[in-house]
Amino acid sequence: MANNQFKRGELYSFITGKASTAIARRLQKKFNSANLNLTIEQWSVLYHLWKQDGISQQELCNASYRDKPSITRLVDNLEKLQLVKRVSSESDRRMNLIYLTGRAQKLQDQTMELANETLLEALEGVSPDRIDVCREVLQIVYDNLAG
Amino acid sequence: MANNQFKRGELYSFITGKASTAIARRLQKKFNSANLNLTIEQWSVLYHLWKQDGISQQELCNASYRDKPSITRLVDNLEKLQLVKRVSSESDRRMNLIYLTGRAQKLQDQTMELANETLLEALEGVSPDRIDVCREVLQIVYDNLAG
DNA sequence: GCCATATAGTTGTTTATACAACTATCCAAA
DNA sequence: TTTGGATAGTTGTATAAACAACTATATGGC
Repeated sequence: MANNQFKRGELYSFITGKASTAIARRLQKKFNSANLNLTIEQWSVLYHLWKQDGISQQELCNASYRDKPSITRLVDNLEKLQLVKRVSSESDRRMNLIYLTGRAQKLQDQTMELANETLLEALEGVSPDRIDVCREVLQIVYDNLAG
Repeated sequence: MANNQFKRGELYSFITGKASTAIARRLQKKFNSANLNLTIEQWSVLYHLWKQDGISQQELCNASYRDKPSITRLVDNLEKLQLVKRVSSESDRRMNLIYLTGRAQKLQDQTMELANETLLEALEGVSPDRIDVCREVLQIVYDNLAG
């Protein structure tokens, strides 16, 4: 049993996610410096739409691991910023399909470049195989808890 | 340059911190099931006070990587829950020293046990040396960005 | 067709974070 | 001893997340 106990600091770091918080803040600062007027959360929604445009809010929930009210309000704010449009589905009128505007399409390259830059800074001095291990462990953690 | 490009999914996972979010949610659910009426953020403040009681709000900021308004409001809420008390410092009247109440002291064992349990579930199937690599990488990331 | 149930999305409330602007106190240099 | 800058904390405002309660639409059994 004692073998299964985590050290305090270790435990705290994993739970509070200091590293990913730091990454997100760094990226947010880059967005702000570039006057993008975009939050990381808004970016993370656009991210899924860049992969596939015109998906429903429910699909955005699943993809971004957020609940429905969170997506409702993120889409509200993205609409205010004229980055997306809600289009009621013809086949199922309960659904809103979310489409990128031209403005949002133009943001993709610049923001992905800043995201890449941020990760390079974050992972400086870490060998590729250690990055791989870390990524795999985090994926397992996610899979262990997602169910 | 192409060598330095991250894959999209990898990039997204690191930035959005899916794993640590999932851990925090699982722990929150355990708190709720145990009727602890305590948020993870509140717990993370108590965590530092369990290590050292009677520190200032500024020290809580440094320890928990939050800004001053965040700590002000977390301490507000912890005071409402009668888990901490603000005591004005005698030596420097600008400072509030934050002290745990008896109620908060009693929460330590139970919540740390739940946190341990959560991490065991999260890291199930991951070998100790891979956990170590992951932890070290995340520490480097934090150090790279904290400055 | 009718109704129970499921699904998609919205709204209300509480808690938390980021940033800017503010007050109060301390300290050190003139 | 005064004054100006630094430090500790608070308040206002915007964005976001979790949870519960709600509306609207779809669907499958009868």
